[in-house]
Amino acid sequence: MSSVRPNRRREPQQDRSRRTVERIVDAAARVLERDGYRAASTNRIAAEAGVSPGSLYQYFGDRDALLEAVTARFVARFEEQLVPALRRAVREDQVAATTSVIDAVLAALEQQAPLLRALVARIPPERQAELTRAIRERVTDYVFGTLARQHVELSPDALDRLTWVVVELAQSLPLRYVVDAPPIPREAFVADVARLVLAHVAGVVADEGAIAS
Amino acid sequence: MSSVRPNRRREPQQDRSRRTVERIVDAAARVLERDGYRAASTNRIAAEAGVSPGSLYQYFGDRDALLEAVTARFVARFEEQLVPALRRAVREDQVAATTSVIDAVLAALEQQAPLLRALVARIPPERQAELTRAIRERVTDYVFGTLARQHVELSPDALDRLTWVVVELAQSLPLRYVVDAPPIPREAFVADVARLVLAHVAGVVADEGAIAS
Amino acid sequence: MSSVRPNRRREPQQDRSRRTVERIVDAAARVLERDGYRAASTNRIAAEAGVSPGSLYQYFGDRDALLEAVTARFVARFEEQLVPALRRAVREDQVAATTSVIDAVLAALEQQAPLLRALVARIPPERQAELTRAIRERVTDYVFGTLARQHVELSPDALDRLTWVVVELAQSLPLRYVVDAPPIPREAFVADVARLVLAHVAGVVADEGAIAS
Amino acid sequence: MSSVRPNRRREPQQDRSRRTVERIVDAAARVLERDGYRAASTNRIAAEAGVSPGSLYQYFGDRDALLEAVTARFVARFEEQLVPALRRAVREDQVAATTSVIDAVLAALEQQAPLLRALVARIPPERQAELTRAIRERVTDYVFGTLARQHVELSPDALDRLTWVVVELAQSLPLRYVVDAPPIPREAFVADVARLVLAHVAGVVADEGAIAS
DNA sequence: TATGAATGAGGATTCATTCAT
DNA sequence: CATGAATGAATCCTCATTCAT
Repeated sequence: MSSVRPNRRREPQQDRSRRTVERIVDAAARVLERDGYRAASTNRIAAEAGVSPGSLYQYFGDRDALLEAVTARFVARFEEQLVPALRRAVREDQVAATTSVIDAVLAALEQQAPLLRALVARIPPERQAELTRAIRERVTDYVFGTLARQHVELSPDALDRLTWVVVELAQSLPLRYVVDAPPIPREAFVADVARLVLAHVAGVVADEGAIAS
Repeated sequence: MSSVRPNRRREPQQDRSRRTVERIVDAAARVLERDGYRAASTNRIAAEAGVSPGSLYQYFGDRDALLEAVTARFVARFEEQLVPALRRAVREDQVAATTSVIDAVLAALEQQAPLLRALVARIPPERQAELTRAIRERVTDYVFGTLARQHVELSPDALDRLTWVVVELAQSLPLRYVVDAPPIPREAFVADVARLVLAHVAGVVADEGAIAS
Repeated sequence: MSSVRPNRRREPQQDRSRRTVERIVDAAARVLERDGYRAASTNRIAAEAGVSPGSLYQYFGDRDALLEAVTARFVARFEEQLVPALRRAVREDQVAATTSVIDAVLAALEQQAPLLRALVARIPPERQAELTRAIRERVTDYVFGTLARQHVELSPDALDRLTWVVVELAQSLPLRYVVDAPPIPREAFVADVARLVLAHVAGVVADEGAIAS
Repeated sequence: MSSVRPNRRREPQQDRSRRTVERIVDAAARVLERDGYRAASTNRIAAEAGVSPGSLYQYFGDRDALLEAVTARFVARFEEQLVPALRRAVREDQVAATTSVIDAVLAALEQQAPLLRALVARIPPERQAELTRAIRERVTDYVFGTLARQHVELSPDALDRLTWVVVELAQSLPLRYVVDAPPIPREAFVADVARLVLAHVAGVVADEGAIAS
């Protein structure tokens, strides 16, 4: 939260300025979606937002800070939608919960699909790391917690490994599904990934049991 | 080869030319690895290659064509290493073959890890699509062929779906493994992914069987 | 006083206004001393003064007017300190008076040395001319008056010439002494300059006498 | 000579480029003389030189490097003219030599008077220090050498002090004379300064003698 | 009056690309 | 073919100034 270079020069104090910030971030997202990263110059974004280039720098230290703000908003909205689903899933059985979570991740990505495509497909992924990190942390916490609770018999190492793979499955596959849009029905896809996860967890648990005994 | 914008103005016909092209692509790869995408300007690459900026345009229509050449060489080297492994795998049983293929993909990525990181982590992924496409095609062909042979009972749709998931598994996970370097032993990782694939194939086949009957 | 571009939009009539003007000029001087000419933007000065950029333009027509005000205050303070010394010097003999004046000029410069350095070393000297002019006029009046009284035999031309040189001596050398801080003891420096002046006056008077006879 | 930031990006290798560099520095000097420091933007100078802004940066790392080059050329030309005069002066007697040197300094300044005025009157004197330093060093060497030879009886401290004052006299006064153009005949001015110097040297020598005995 | 958000022309600088030699 | 000087549009960013509230 407190980076070295503040990504905002000044906190907006009036209503007007809060609206301006909103307009700028909106415009940046729009330009990214429509024209791509290279074309998303500060002047272009300012024009799209209907503000002067100077205004942009009133609120964002530099171009990167602005693009970070777009990513941050994407992540915020993603979490806004995902977290309640994770909470609901806690009360379900393992199979249902797994399916729910996969579905929720997919849905949360789909909700912002155009921007996601722009971010994944166009932004040089120095930025992308940040894009994924926040999401990954959220999912990792959940998955780790769940697995730890359900499989107390697993060694810490095995648990970490299992978590990593499960998170990648629950994240990389939905992300590629949304970005690449393969000709696979949504339901089938969710079921496939859920099965994948469950089968893998079962397999690892079985192996560890075998080793332990 | 004959796209709208010609990649190359003329094919190198003399040895000297071919060597010059090689030096330029080498230089580009080196600069990308060392200094990143933003710093990889044509002038810098020309300097690194020890040629004049003018010369660069003798062989590459524009900057993108050059960077495509870097990607192309990455893919070529990847295939050079992967294809023999795929051929060898054909003669192994299902479990061994799966493990071999995963291992081969991983090894082929690791061989060019620094450049891969540069390409994945720094290139605006308009290019990345191409980077992945060629690899994916190669692996898809193999996986599809293998699955089709071994599971003639599967419907074309199921086969496509299965192929897509398996390819993603065999590709996304190793790629993330190489790029993110999680604290998981290589052997364990390969075994995990292989298990994942096998379990999933078995699951889908079983389901389809159930449906079919 | 009534230049083409009015220095101030309105004369401060209330106490509060006068205090605000004071704070702004203080802030400008502080920023100049601390951060230099380039950094002394109107916004920065306004922030330092704790007023809004808009307020600044209530009192100063433009940036230059503000910087002129800083210079003017420097000169005013310089004079405040110099004039009493000049008055006192009138009652001393020639040698003592010369030394006193040199010493007074030096002291008056030293009192505001940091700001002086900022003004001399940082302000684009369109402004510098003004900085020097006021001081020079004051000293010139005094020197001219003194010399005219003591050497009625000098021709007007000789008097002008002598005055110019003496003023330069009494001003350029102390200024360079304060700005460059050479490794010369203050006392010695004052004595040197005084001797310089006296010797020169004596020399010119002697020459003129020779010519006249 | 070898500063941290190279003031030239690349040394010109062809005749054409040497001419371009020349044109750029010429243009910069012209713009400085005509329009002042503030107006001397890189784009303006490039336009005046009839080259593209890019060309300017082929030879000068940044704006300051270019302005330094202007100053450097001023100093070089100044020295070109001054050094022979200093050499000639060595063979003259003390009075003639002093007059010659003052005259030479003045002449060397006058030769580039418009640019000098621009540099002194317009450039923020961070740069000015450099302008003066080179000249001062040259003159200091000469003066120190001469005084040391002629007055072996002086203590090192006295010699340093004397040198500083004499150099300031031989430099500050001519500089102000050229910049301010006071209504004093050139001959008279040179004679005055020479007298000033000689009288001061004699005075200090006498004093030191008195102290020593 | 005071505020602070907004302005926008202008600045320094870069870099893909061209072209005379 | 190769060179490297030259190009110039475009980029990010600043800051003196204005103006609605």
